[in-house]
Amino acid sequence: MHLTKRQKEILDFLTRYLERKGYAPTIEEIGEHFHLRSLATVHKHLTNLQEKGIIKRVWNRSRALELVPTELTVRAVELPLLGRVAAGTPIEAVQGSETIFVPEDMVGRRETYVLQVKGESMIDEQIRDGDYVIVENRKTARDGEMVIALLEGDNVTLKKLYREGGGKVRLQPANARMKPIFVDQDDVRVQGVVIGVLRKY
Amino acid sequence: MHLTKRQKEILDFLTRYLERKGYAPTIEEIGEHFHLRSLATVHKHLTNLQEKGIIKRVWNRSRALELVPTELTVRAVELPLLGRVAAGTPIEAVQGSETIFVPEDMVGRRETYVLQVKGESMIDEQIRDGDYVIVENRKTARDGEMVIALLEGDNVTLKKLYREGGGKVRLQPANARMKPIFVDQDDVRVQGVVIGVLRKY
DNA sequence: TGACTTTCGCCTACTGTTCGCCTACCTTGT
DNA sequence: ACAAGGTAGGCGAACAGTAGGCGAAAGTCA
Repeated sequence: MHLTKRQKEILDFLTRYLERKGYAPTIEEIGEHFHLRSLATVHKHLTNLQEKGIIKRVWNRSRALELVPTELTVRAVELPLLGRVAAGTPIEAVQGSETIFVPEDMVGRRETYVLQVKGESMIDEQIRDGDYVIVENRKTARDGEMVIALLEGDNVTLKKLYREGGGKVRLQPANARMKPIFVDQDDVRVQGVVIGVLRKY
Repeated sequence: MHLTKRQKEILDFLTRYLERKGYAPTIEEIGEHFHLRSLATVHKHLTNLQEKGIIKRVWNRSRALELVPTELTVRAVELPLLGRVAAGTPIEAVQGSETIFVPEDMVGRRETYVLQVKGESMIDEQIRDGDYVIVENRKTARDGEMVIALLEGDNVTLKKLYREGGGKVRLQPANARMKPIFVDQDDVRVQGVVIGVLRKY
């Protein structure tokens, strides 16, 4: 993008100004900041930046200047935050339609959604209370995968799934203080498989 | 969205009013707040804001004014994966220029990058080997924040930082089997602060 | 009817645009 | 090595359009 030194300085100033104030500076304010005595100079700089595609302007409008998002924006996908899940209690629906943004490359090809984890049931898998798990809507899981499992009734839980002999499966919480559940293969339905975790501090 | 100074002020007022009261102010109330003696002035401002797509109005209806929700198209940002970090060893540079996509709302205003965690040193904070930490480039940290700390030499580590008395700081690994390091405030430089975690299965 | 919103005309201060002219530096062909 | 041309950076002044403001009157809605 070969900016010149001066152009970079001006761009930095614009960025800071916009962040702090929420609106763009006037030509004069820019000139003042750089001790330029002619507005024409500033105007030329802005024109150059615009030609390089760094900023956008509307003709002859006051403070009509905005930064073109420079980041290489490969889309993030907006996934629905369907609810909160714990071990042993039904999914608690989230009011309204909250969403969470997830980097595109963390999402599989299938339908995907997000659940917020409640409680410490997956603590030994380094998933803590409040973390977001990214869930791919799948009906089958491989041995050892972390799944959203639906037991009889409304009993929905987040567990690791292991196949035992004789058509049995073991639903294993990742918390030493919690016991695994053994059930018939036919009594459990896999709702989805966890493919990622997201935490915000 | 190129607002002018005045327009931003008015928009801020509208936002606050709506939040606090749950309904929009009248033209006169807005004018009063800004000590404007003519309703026409306020009206013109609102018209300008409407033309810029910031607010929506219903014609000739009392207090019929609402804010247009800001763009829902939050993008993902591509952040550089600078290297791998463990407890006690220098950051291991990643060959080439790998990048990681991170939801935009997880990124602060400052320069931000990503490091992959090596080892179990933060296991008690539910950060495991292979996780990606999102790091904001900051030179100062608050008590208890997780930081990338540079000790003398090339010793770069990921630790939680606590201030002790007498200009000392404690660098605390989140692993019961590892011991904290006590050093002079002057012997440690904060390189960045962890603001998020990402895991891919 | 009362509480609001719209509209009209008019004004000023602020801001953006343009033109001509100048210097310094970098690149390129000779 | 040198001259030529192009571009970045800069100056100042004339000009033009927008934003922001006033007051009064007319129009709407519940």
